[in-house]
Amino acid sequence: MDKTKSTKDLILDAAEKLFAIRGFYGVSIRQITTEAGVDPALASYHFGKKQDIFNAVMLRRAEILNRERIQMLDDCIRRAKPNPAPLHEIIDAFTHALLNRSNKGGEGWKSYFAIIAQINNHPELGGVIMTQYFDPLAKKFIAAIQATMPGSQAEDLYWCYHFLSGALTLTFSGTERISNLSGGLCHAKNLDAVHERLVPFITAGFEAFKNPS
Amino acid sequence: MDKTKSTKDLILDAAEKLFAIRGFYGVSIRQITTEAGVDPALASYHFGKKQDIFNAVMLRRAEILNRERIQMLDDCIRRAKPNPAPLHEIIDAFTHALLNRSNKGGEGWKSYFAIIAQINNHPELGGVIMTQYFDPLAKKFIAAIQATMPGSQAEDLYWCYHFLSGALTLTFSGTERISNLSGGLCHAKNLDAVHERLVPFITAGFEAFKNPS
DNA sequence: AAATAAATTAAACAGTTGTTGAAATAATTT
DNA sequence: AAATTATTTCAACAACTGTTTAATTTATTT
Repeated sequence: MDKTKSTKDLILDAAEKLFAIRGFYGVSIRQITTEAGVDPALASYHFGKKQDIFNAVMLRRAEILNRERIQMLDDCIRRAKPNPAPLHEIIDAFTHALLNRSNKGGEGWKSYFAIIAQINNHPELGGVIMTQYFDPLAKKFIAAIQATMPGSQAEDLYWCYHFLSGALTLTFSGTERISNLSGGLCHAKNLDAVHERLVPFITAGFEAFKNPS
Repeated sequence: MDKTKSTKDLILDAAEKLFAIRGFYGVSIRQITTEAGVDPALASYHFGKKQDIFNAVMLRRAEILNRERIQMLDDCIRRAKPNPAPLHEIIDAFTHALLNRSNKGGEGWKSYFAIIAQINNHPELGGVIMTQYFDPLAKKFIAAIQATMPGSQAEDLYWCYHFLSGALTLTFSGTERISNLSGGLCHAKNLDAVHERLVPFITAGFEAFKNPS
């Protein structure tokens, strides 16, 4: 087994770590290559422009994530057949892989999610990058929710998804604001505690738009 | 009435607009002063360092906002006396001023909220800047919620507040992702539509943690 | 109107930015 | 072993970074 990392991965790891803290414009190519222990020219040799490094960082983990999440969704749909999958299981399938990777996947994953949180809340990039990497998956989840809440209006459910997305990304942004605010009662790093509460919170939110007709 | 803006405000307006789009590091002082139609040296003459410009941008509107929101909270508490204020009114008091200003307050307010959304989801700044400007107010709201949900556990309520914060900031980040995702059914700019749904969604989320004891 | 203070301007500082080119080394193929 | 391709290094490019200085103009006070 080869544990030595390729130059490409060294650069991506360093870029990921630094982008998470200071954003795209807050990090220079020299800072990235210094962190990676590599010559600055290698960044453009392997990736091209700075923006291409960023795109490569995004893509690397998105594929893994989407595969896992679709798998979990399919599983819970299959288990429930011929009934529609229970709402709380759909929400769990949507969030579980994210929080689990962020929690136990190592520093790289943590950085990656911090970047996602920033992108998701960015006025320009949010509508482009998130759409590009995560919309196909989001559509599958919303379809599953519609199947289990057949009377509800599509517009309501899209907004509910929006709230879910916001609550989720703030959660793995990694800010410790919740720690300060709660006087140490809650810790942002404790993602098990979040997940325990996020799923019932979001489920109840969706159910407020259940249509009895 | 004097409609000519001071140099300070010209700089703050330009900085606000640019920071919203490209973040702190993505904007140079020369870009700000060019946008403001003003000499670059005036930025440091009036504000000092670049970071001080950013802080001034943050502070300018936070004060207005906090005054309005506390006023709304106090009103709904007074109306309900001697009972505790209804949960959905507390949530509305928390969100109304934000969405209303973002909706009808002009471009400056929109930019301001886009910055807030980014800061709130930033791993380092979120725990510092948001705490500094908005935690005193957040504590008042959580106290009001505790009063109306006396049996609930504090830890649960802090997490619920966290989810509210995430859903809310994504909403006024201004990303058009929801438009793409819904195939034009929803529009991020339509903040009235959001508010109509945000309050019942969040209220139901909180109520999932109501303790019947 | 003279004196003082505040605001604005233009020029310059040393350091950093993303990116490229040519030369040198390493790995792979013939 | 020779030839070819892939990778790495070092140096350099013009453009831009935040900030400061001193000179000049405008506004306020005496």
